[in-house]
Amino acid sequence: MALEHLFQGSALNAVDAKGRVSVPAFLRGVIERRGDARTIVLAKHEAFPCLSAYDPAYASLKHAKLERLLEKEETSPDAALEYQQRNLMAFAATEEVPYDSSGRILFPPLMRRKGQIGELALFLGTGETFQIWNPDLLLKDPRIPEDLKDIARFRLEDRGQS
Amino acid sequence: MALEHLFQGSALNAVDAKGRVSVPAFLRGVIERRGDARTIVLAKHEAFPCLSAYDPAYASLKHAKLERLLEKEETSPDAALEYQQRNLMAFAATEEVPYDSSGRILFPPLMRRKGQIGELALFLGTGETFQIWNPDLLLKDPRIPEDLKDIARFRLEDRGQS
DNA sequence: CCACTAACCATGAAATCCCATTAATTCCCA
DNA sequence: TGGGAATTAATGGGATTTCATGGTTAGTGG
Repeated sequence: MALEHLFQGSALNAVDAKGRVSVPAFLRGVIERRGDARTIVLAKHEAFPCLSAYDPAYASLKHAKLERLLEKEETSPDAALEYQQRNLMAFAATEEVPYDSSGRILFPPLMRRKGQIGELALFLGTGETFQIWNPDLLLKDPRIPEDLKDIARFRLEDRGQS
Repeated sequence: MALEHLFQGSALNAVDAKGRVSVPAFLRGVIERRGDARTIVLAKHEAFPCLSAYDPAYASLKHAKLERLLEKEETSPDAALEYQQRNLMAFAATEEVPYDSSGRILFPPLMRRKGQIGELALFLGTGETFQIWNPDLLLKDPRIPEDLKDIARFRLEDRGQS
């Protein structure tokens, strides 16, 4: 799976009182070049206290991969259960949300809580997918490289001045 | 089989005194994009104590798949029997119910009992199909990943507050 | 007639759309 | 190349629509 268009860059956007956030235009561009959806899929990140996000085309791709895996391994009861579990996590534990003509999504309360997102959402491109962070949590996490934290700090300052 | 439109997300809806339930709008959207039916097919899930559900178009697809499998595996008596069994399960042991203009189905009593659905129905998208659970049974099942149980708990809380 | 169900209204909450504002970028042409 | 002029982005607020859900009524078939 070599994706043509990759997510990159960072942005810090506000979550308003209604729970709306603008998805940065440069990420929307990638989504719309990968497929023709105006939609993002949200999931809890497996390792970090943030959200993982991608476009529906990428979700389908991932699904097809799982299917092929099942057909190969086949018929062991263990494998069947594991397949069920993975499927549940990949689809039931995610939410698909469309963005409107101005590029905003309504942050689903469930995901907002899972990602501990407050009034600010930090978007980070990571190639195949992108992440959405509560910037304070990113700054606190010891696993995050200092250079990346610098970027987060810069985004925060930048916003503070206005 | 690479389906274009996949079921994903979760919702917890009430079953009223008459046995009516709203099928979540985001699942209905997938059904209507896959075909033009306003109908769902219900079956007992093979592994979990819940119901499996999908659209009529997917039922046809599954049938075609079984047919092809039979033709491939030759006419060994075992294979033929297994085909008969699967075919029975796929069609005789299912119920097809239409949803009305407001998106509600009347829950068939047989399926309601098979899935042990009470006053609350938890809908879980799983890609090609979706599941309908009694939320309490999901929370009890040791095979369900903890992260998914968290989601079920969130949905329950969310409803409790109102 | 009676149980049951399809077909309608009704409603409050929530989501979506639409218009307006501001800031930042890009364009363009003198 | 310097500055407007035009476009794109992000965001706010209000109006509109959708959604889930409850209730009522009218068929319909046993």
